[in-house]
Amino acid sequence: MESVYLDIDSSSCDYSFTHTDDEDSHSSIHAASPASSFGKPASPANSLQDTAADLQQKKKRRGRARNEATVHVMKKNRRLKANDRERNRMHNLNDALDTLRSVLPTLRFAHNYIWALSETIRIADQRQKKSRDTSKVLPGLSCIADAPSPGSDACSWVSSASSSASSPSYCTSNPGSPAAMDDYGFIFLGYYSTHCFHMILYFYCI
DNA sequence: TAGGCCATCTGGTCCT
DNA sequence: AGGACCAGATGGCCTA
Repeated sequence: MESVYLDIDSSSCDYSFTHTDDEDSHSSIHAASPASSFGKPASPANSLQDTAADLQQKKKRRGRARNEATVHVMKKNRRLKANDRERNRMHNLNDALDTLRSVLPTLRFAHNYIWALSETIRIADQRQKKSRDTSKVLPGLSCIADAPSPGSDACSWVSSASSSASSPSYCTSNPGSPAAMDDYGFIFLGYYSTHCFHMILYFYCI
């Protein structure tokens, strides 16, 4: 049974069947001479004794045998074609999965990079808010508020690594003033330029 | 040698 | 009707 499909030329759908026992059992019905197909020996001499009805019956039988053979071959062809399609489908699927695997490191890096940028923005935002609040209560002490809160969150590493981010301009800016809003971009840029690269490197190594 | 992995075959089902 | 998709079955190969 399993050796039936081994000689398939999958590229051309030109199937060459390997002969098997199973097929033999079919071919004894389908491919043998029609006269001998139904257990009756081919005997032209008997034809004189055949009635018209017998001949009609024989013709019908022959026709059916031929149809069965055709149907059998057609079914087999369809199956082989389906096998071929399935094989190609699985190959395509595997190729696609391989491609996906090959770009996975890039995707992971992109994900971490985006996350790092988001964190940078979030931390900068937090700091600005803090310094704004502190300067309202104790004007002139906003620099204290800029100190990273140790172990406050997952970004403590970033905070500690970026302690130099409290640049003079950042400390002395008055968050309450309209200029503070303009400073935001500067703060972010400073933050980004000094530490984001380290973050990216760090997360790329995860 | 058992078990895992992979490729292929196969019949059923759904969709066009 | 024929193709796509799916899940189960099967057999070959490799490894601990």
